[in-house]
Amino acid sequence: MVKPSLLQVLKELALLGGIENKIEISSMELARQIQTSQQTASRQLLELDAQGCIIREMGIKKQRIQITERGVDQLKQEYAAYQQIFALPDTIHFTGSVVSGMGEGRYYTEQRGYADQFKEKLGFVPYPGTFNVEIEQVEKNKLKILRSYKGIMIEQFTAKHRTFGGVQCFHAAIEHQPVVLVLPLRSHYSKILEFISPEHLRKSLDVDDGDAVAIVIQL
Amino acid sequence: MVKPSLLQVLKELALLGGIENKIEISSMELARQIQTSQQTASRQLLELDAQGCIIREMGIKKQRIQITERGVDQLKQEYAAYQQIFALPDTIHFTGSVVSGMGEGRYYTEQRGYADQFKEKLGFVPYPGTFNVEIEQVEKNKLKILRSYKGIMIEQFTAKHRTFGGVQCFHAAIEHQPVVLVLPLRSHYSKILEFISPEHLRKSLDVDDGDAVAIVIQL
DNA sequence: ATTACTAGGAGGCGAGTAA
DNA sequence: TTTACTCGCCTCCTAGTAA
Repeated sequence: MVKPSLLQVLKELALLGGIENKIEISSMELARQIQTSQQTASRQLLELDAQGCIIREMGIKKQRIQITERGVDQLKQEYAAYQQIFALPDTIHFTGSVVSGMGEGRYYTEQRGYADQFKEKLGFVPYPGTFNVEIEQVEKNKLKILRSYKGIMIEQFTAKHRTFGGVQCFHAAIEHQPVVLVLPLRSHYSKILEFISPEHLRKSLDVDDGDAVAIVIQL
Repeated sequence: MVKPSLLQVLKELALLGGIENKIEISSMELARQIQTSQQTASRQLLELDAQGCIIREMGIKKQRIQITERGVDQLKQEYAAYQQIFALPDTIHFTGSVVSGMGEGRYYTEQRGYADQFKEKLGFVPYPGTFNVEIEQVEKNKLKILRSYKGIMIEQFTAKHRTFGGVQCFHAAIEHQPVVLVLPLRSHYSKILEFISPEHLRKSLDVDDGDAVAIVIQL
């Protein structure tokens, strides 16, 4: 990973057209652009060169610099991060590890009140039980964003003298396999994400407790 | 201006949803995200706070962080730079200072062969002479990009036993006043940009030699 | 648990200068 | 003119630890 200050230099070179063309720029000129000394500019060019982010043709008067594919990749990665921030994304990504629930998932998914709505609004009756993934503490912040979206609403209902709460659902993918995220409207602030699917996910994903999985939520 | 490493931290907070929400994150968790020590994470949060880029609610257990408007502005600025790089822009920006030509501009603009084509392809006959702006050495790199676009082509012609070369034209603006950039196909690599306009630009812009002007070229 | 201070050390910076 | 080395300085980092 290239360090932030070098990325700034690379960005400056890209703004001057260094992705498409070889650009002519002396270390002194570059120093002015990035508000530093000629020595630092020179050293940073050497570092970028050493890391394979740029190639240089050293002329007798001026050097000609072009950004390499690797350099462009670094910039694209940064651009992608900013797109996630500002280009209101249609997906939210999590990573987490598979955990076992305590069997309550099965109790809930088998309630007719839920199962009938799943069939109607999602198009399938879930395999009994939920597939549980524990996320990092920091990623709980993203859950707040998720809750601000409507998703697919499963209404609350009453059965056996108790009330079963409403549920927010989102189409999602775990390791590219389509699933549905189930977010109870109550019991906020859990670190466990619960998923349902027509299939037995533990088997079809071939995972076990502790395995890391990549999750993409569709908004 | 906030330093690059702090911007990285701000970006990370934004990715966790810190623009919309107050996010809960300990300095230790942040340290893991940005691959540094708890102490550095803590210090960087203090710096971002001091610079007014974030506000913090210090709880007894965890702090709650939200990015301020100023913080968002910093990120947007960075995003804009990357858009310039990757989202193939429809404008190119220059800054330069007004200079006097040596009167040759007048000789050329008054040639019928040029004037007729200007009238036909640009819709006006230029005020005699060209308005000249000298750009920085580094910005000459952007000229290469410009030359790769077609622009509006003024064809070469022969008169008085000599050939007058073809010219590439671009709609542009100097300090928001519409003008046309004239780029001779020969005589590359000049630091002087020549502009024409139906008006007397020196007068209507109220500028003199040495004055700095901002230029936007329309591609 | 937290956050954040202090102290000491690593590394980045620019002045001077060689090639 | 260039680029880029050495060297001294100073910032920034992390470990230890207080609150």
